[in-house]
Amino acid sequence: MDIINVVLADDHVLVRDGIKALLEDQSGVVVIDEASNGKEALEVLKTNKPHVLIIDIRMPEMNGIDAVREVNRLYTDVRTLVLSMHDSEEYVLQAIQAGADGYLLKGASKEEFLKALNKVASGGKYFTGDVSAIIMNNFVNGNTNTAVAPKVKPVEDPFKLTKREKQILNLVLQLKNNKDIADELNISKRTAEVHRFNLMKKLEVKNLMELSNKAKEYGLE
Amino acid sequence: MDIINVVLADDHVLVRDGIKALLEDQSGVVVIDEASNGKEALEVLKTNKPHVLIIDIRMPEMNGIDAVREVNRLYTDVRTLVLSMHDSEEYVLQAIQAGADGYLLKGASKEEFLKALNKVASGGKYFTGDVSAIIMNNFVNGNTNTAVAPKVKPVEDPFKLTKREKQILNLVLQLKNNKDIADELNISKRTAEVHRFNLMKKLEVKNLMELSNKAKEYGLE
DNA sequence: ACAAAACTAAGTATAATTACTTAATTTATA
DNA sequence: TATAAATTAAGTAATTATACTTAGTTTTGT
Repeated sequence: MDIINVVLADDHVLVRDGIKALLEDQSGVVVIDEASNGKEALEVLKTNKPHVLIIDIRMPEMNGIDAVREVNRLYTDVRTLVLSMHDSEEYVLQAIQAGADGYLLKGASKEEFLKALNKVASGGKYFTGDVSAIIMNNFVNGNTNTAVAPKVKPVEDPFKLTKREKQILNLVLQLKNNKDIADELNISKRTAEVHRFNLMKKLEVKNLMELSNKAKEYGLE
Repeated sequence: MDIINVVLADDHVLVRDGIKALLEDQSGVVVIDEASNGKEALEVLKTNKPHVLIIDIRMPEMNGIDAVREVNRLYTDVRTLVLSMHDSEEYVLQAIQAGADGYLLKGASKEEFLKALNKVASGGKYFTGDVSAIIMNNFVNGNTNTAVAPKVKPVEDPFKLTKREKQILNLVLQLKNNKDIADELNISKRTAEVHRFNLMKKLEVKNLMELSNKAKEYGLE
């Protein structure tokens, strides 16, 4: 491949600018456009198709994993490289299931980053060392670090939370109590309680701490 | 000033590499060393004195604010530019009180970043727009965006929490309930309740959400 | 238009937290 | 070594949350 065109999606301009500088330092890589969240990334891709979309997981509006899923559904010729602060098992698996071609921690070095980008751009897969173990444990059958796409089963929304439940979840995670949540949504306290109860049941957690952890793990914020 | 020497402290290599690439793209800036937390930064400064230390707030081992305080105590000729994800009032104030010469959000643009760096390197102060308002509200007397150091009062512990209370606070903020806290500290549940109660009273909050906010505001984590 | 899913909210019992007070020990510090 | 401060923990009453179930009303998909 001659020149790699990339679109960068990260909600921090400075991080974006930094990575951009880092990439364009290498002749052969051009950042053709940027986005500050998943939704914006999808907008950008409508008109600007890069070889690789480099995308952060945690972003407002739409997270990176959901965006990757969409990108894979809409554009089979755009590769995706997920950047993350987290090496949590669930993020990794979700990213792979969403169809990511690479998964890299922000703790990675410039060299590793460029290696990953090249690999992904040329149709390969790249997952950081720490991540490989996780994958191995979960897909005994699949070869990951090769050019063969893992493209695992169609991906289901892990918990099937309803819209209202997601709303409640957000408020709960802001540590609001049922009374306040009820007031904010103009529903009865009892209704808020029910939603909260169903939520906890669906996520299989039994207290706020577990709920908070699970929500973080799965990017349910 | 001819060449600006900087030391970069951020726990994410990729972010560091990015900012480095971004900076060194500009002739006139040289990253002479790096660190991945506050402690490391101080180690580095022992042998390598830059004009400016660019430092993230949230880092393991030692956070950026504590590091800045130390740097100001030890080396009067090293300027500090704090980078942060957060524009929370208290972080800003803490940073200033610690003696930071600049405070920049990671959402800033490359241009703003370079402007800030230049200003700080040449003995000035730089605080992002959003941040300036906060400062104005808190130091009516002080001129902030000038070369005069604000160096405000020595910083007092606002709430006089006891050691045990701080411990409990941390566990509460991890969303643990009194039972679990009690088990963890080998005290009775009733004792945990009392500490929690006194804590809430001292901080003048009436629920978890307010507690969490106040704790964040005052860096009580 | 019809069924399924989602949203609403009541009831009930048990558990936990809140908001205190009192008071016995243990630990700092003047 | 007093004396204050901190830690421990029990008691009590009121409030709130948890863990359900049942059930009526809306919304949504086909």
